[in-house]
Amino acid sequence: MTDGTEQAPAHRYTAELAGRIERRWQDYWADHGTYHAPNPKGPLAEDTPIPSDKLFVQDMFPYPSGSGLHVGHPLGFIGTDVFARYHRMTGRNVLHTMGFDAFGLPAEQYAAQTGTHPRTTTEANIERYLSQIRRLGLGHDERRRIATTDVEYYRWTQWIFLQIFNSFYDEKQDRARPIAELEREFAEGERETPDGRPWAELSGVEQRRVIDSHRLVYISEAPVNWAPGLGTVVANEEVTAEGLTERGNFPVFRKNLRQWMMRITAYADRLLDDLDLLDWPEKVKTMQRNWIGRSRGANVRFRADGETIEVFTTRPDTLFGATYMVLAPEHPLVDRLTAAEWPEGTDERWTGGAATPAEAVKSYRAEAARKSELDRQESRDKSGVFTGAFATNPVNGEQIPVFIADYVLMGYGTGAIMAVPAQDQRDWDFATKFGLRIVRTVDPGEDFEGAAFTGEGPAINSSNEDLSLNGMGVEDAKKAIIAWLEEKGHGEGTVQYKLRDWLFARQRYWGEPFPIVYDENDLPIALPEEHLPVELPDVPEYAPTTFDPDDADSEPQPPLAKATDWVEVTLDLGDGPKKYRRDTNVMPQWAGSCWYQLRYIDPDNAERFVDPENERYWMGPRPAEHGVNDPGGLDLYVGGVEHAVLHLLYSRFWHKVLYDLGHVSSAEPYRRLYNQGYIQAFAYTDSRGVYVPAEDVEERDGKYFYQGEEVTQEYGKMGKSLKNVVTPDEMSENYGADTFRFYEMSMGPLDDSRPWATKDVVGSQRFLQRLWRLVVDEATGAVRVADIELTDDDRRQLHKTVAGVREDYAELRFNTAGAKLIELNNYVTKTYGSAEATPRELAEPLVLMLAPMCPHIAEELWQRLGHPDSLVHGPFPVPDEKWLVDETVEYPIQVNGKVRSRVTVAADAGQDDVRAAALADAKIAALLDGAEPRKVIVVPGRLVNVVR
RNA sequence: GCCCCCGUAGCCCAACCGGCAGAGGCAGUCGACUUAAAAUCGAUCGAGUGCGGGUUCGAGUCCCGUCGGGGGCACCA
Repeated sequence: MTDGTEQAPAHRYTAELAGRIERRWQDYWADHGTYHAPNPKGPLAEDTPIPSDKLFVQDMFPYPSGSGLHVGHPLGFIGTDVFARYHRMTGRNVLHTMGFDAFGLPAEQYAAQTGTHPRTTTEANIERYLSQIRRLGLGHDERRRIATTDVEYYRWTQWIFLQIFNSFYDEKQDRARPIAELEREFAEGERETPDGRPWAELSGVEQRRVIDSHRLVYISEAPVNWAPGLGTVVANEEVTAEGLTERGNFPVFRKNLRQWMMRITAYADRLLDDLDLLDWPEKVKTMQRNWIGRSRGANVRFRADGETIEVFTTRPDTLFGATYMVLAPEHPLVDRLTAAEWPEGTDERWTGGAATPAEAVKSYRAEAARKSELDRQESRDKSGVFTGAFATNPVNGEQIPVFIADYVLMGYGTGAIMAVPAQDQRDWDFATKFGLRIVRTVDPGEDFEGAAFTGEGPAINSSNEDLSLNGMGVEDAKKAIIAWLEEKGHGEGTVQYKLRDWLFARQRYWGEPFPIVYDENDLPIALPEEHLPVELPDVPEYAPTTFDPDDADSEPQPPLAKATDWVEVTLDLGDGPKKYRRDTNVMPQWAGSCWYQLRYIDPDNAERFVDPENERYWMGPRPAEHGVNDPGGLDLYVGGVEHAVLHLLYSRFWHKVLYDLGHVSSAEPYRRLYNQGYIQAFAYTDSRGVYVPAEDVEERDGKYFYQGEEVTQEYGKMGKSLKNVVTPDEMSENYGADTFRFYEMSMGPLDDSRPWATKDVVGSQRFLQRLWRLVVDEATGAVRVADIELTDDDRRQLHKTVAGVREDYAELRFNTAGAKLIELNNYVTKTYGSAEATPRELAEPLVLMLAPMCPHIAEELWQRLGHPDSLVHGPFPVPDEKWLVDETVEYPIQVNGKVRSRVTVAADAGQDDVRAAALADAKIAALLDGAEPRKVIVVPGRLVNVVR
């Protein structure tokens, strides 16, 4: 790029010189452990007392992909580094490191194709990744790096799994407790067994079944998401709205399988309520709230043919308007309710053309089962059939028809609804199509012309012999009806969640094995702690058996099941050596990232997953700084918004379990969350629609050309296939890492997405070259800084910049911090650029303030300015209040809101003086033409507005 | 369909509690250096804030409507 070096002055700050400086300082930092952050206790503690003022900054766990980084990846990493460096310079103890979320599919898939062990690929990718990020000069404490695939790491992942396995949720105390306490409660009769028999009368196996059903991790036979094309089951969170796997876009089928589940639903309320304590983007909080999906309402029971249909409703106040019911097609009561024959006078639209209800139900069910999730969503047209049965509305004894329809989902609430067409649009649509009765129970007002009315209004048509809701508002009516239902035994107030338990097992190879074995009764047994880690065995085949993606009848076959020597194991678990069978599932990739912040704190601790004292120091609540409700957690967590409901929900859940069990002092893992934006790029296609290399495309008159041919511009991701990838490596090579860092930070606010523009990078390079030139003579390499007395103007410029830059750094506004540095640099260049020397009093603060963004050049200049020690730990310039105010202020004078003139007055002039000066101004006087102004507004320090 | 965010010079972006629309960078133009060009340096040009209304002495900022872009949710009872 800058290959004109042979003509450039010998000591110009070129990419080549930058590269030499950068490598030199990177080596220096590594040799001196410059970024080592001391712990209060353990191997990473130091003899000197540690500052109580700390900062724990973390980037979201990267996956070490084999394809390497493009310039978008390090955006957040640089942002956290700048923030960390700024705080480190102000004297805080700053913990910043980076590890790898290294289990997962790509390495396994590569292994399956090539036969290379996933560990080999993973380790090579990590090395590659590290070499890329090291070139950027990130101030990581390298001693704290971890990878989820390290045996010493996943040993503790397994240990945490056991803590969760050995716990139950105590609803009364609203926290998790050790399972041993539950056992004691049963044994001592404090808690009743499910069937009421005394605990001692239960057999050993029965006792274990009871206990197992309370664990926070449990095995259940339930419908799960089975993806034959992936050969594994996946969690709800990993299925897209279209019913495809997030990874690979394979179809997902609901299938009853024996699977591990984590009882995240026990924490639904706390996960929801504690969001209020967090300093997170509102957008992410909203996504979590929606995902948890708490709705308050009531369960109501309807009698039908000797059976009871229970429904969940958020609008029990509309019960008098329930004119029919709908069950999900898969609802277990459907068979028992379906009548033998159509009742007299059944509407033809209700029968689906079938001769009997049973036939209608059978064919409708078949049709519904055939529809994929996608089909269901695409056609919003209501469909359904009548079961021939009637239910009794408990409030008025009315007989209402019972339908099955696929707009009611088995997976939510009770899988059955009371339909209130007047107050629910979906029910309205169904009712109008099938000719069902519509009774308004909320008065929509006279002018209302719409269909279903879901707004607020007084209840109408809602009374029976001993209850009247008429006239009540929605909230009061809900309370009244719930009280009535409870009194009569027809139902009760309740809360529903959209959140389901977390499907925790995967039938893959490259993940953490479960620390679980099964005995002859096929019941799971937790391995004692001293049996950890359970290491992944070598297997001949790394991939699970996969199937035709649409083969819903296939069954998962995990790779570990084939390692028979490993699966069949003889262990002494206290009652002599016995044969056991290992669990052949592995944990989902999310497991390792649920707790890595805790291991960063104490990476070498062999006794515990984290020492409590270290955890308290780095993550404990600090009410003095963050308010009385501070839940604790690390101080700044930066990453993309795509983890809003997966990682961030799971991680909070695990943290809360550890908190309940007393292992950590913080109630939340991430006190402050920040979503960085994405760097995107233009891509270009030729007339055939084939991508052409973006770097060779030229722009002329708003059109784009590649090799003389016009091409079409697209905007989006960076990717190899789009031929528009720009790597940090080439940026460092062509401009230097500091220039690259500065450019990324000055492109815009950290949380904005924006397009990459390589041609703009030169602006950052020129800035650093100018700054370099102020300190170093380009021709001789001599330092051209001297102790020159500053002018008042110099001081004002300097201190204004110091004050502004400090604030910008603290608020993550790196783009404006950069602009202020350029501004000051331009001022110094203009004032002293062609003078003999640059005043030291300007050069030094400039270098120090630059250091968080461009640490290498700053270190180099700082050293050349005669400082033997690194500037990584400060000092950072402090503004002098005295120089923050100007002596005089120029006030624009508006007449009726338009600027007409200006006056300059002393900065400490009172409002009356400013007013007088403004009115005395010749142009203003002329405009007023002798008339008395109606009003004069003086905004101190800003402007004067004269209203005539 | 519902909810949220964003629209400021050719481009990326500033503008604090409503107070002079511009801090910074790119591109453009002019000049210096050069035989010339690149690089570098210096200077300079540039929008009334997507559009329409309202509140206000004063609106990029607040309110209503509308258009465009991005994101989330989507038969959740």
